[in-house]
Amino acid sequence: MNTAGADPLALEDMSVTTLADPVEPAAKPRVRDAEATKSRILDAAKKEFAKSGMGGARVDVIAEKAKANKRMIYHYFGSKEDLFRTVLENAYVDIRSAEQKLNLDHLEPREALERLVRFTWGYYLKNPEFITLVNSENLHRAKHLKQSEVVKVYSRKFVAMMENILTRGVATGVFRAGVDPVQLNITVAAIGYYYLTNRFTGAILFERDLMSKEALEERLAFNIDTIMRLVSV
Amino acid sequence: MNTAGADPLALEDMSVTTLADPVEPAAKPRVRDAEATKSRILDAAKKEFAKSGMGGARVDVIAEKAKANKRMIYHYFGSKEDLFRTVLENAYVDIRSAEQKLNLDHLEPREALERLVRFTWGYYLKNPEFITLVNSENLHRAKHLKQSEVVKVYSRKFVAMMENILTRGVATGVFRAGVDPVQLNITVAAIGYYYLTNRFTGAILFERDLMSKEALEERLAFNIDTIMRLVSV
DNA sequence: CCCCTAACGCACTAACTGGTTACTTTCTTA
DNA sequence: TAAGAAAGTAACCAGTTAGTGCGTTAGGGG
Repeated sequence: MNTAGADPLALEDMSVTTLADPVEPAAKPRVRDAEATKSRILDAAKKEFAKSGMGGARVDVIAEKAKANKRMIYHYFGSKEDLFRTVLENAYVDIRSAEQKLNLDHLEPREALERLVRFTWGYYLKNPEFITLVNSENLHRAKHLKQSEVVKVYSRKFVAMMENILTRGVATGVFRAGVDPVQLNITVAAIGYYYLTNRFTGAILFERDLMSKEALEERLAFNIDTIMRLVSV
Repeated sequence: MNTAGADPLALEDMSVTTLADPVEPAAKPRVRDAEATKSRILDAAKKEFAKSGMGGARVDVIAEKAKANKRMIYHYFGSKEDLFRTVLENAYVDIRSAEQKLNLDHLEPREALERLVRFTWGYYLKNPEFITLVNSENLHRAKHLKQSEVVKVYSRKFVAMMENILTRGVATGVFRAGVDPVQLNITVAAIGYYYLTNRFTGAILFERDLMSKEALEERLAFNIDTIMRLVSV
């Protein structure tokens, strides 16, 4: 594409560019809406960064998919890296918020833990961008996340949530004592995350469809079992 | 760097380039060695692909680090993607070969399984490129690995190895029946892989040094415990 | 109704980047 | 030892890519 000075948006239904055509008056009044544009850019950026990573994503593609001008990206977000930082931060805030909404604190500990495992698995499945964004960020040694303060606050609540479940379980006698909530958090994430992020090489190595309905159900059951055995007395 | 037509290898000890200096006669006869050059290219490529991913790695940088000319890369490997494919295939063959050398088949099942968990963890730690290469390959939906036949052969042996351990353990009565060797393989990899690949974001989220000697030992112990509890009767 | 701010758009560029052309140098072997 | 095959090199190219300069347009406040 972009051969000569051709309009890169020529594919779109831009019937009115220079002359106001009397026919189709409501075609494109082109409303100005900063918030909506920002939001479209963030959505498109999330998808592109997830598909190609921070380095592989193309700013022009993001602009095109957001139906926005590239100039707007730089106007609102400053740079590609700043855009990535925002996308990443939003992704973390989103998953941590969803976790908090689970309201596990007044559930029976085993039930609470199982729900957390189910939620984590389900979240990764429904939000595949999350995993790829995190992978990309780790390739860059977390240089973007380092600058985020919000994420830290949310993370503390996340660890506290697991701590609470464990403490209550030990008190009730259903969980053994001495399990590190951080290690458990990491493990809950790991057994779902690894399976999904490496599903392509995994399908080849194990000569199995890892993404069929049955395979996914089987893995979830296996993961719940793994975590339950880990904390049981 | 690379400002004008300056020699990109100028930093190196290239004392003799045009005139044969009578002093230091054995300085640089510039021996021709195809195998050595290929090997240097592969080493440099592994490091670069691991550091920046397949997309982010730069062919010029690989050539420079390999102390080879970029043209040699194309001469020996055809394209950047073919070079990546070779590096990736080598990486898989390497880990699978090392696993086979563990000779777990005549060890007591629990001992064998623990050794496999220890080996996997140790291999990831000593070969951090492996993880990043696999991540990059999964970002590209395993398109390079799909073309490799060798890897499949090795993988079958890998699954068979775990199958053997499990079967023997069930027979001896130390392991419960019904554990899927593929799920177990995935889990053994997952709990080590995830911890290490996400160590940068992890350090921020959990406000902990995940790579200190103690932290690494603690995680390994936790992982062994997780796997043992998973298979125990 | 005017005007000024902010939203928006186009065309350009400087630096890269994978890949190639055309060449020189070294080694082997007939 | 002549010759040619293989190893190695430098300069170059065409296509990209993040980022910008500068002009246009909408719409809310005065």
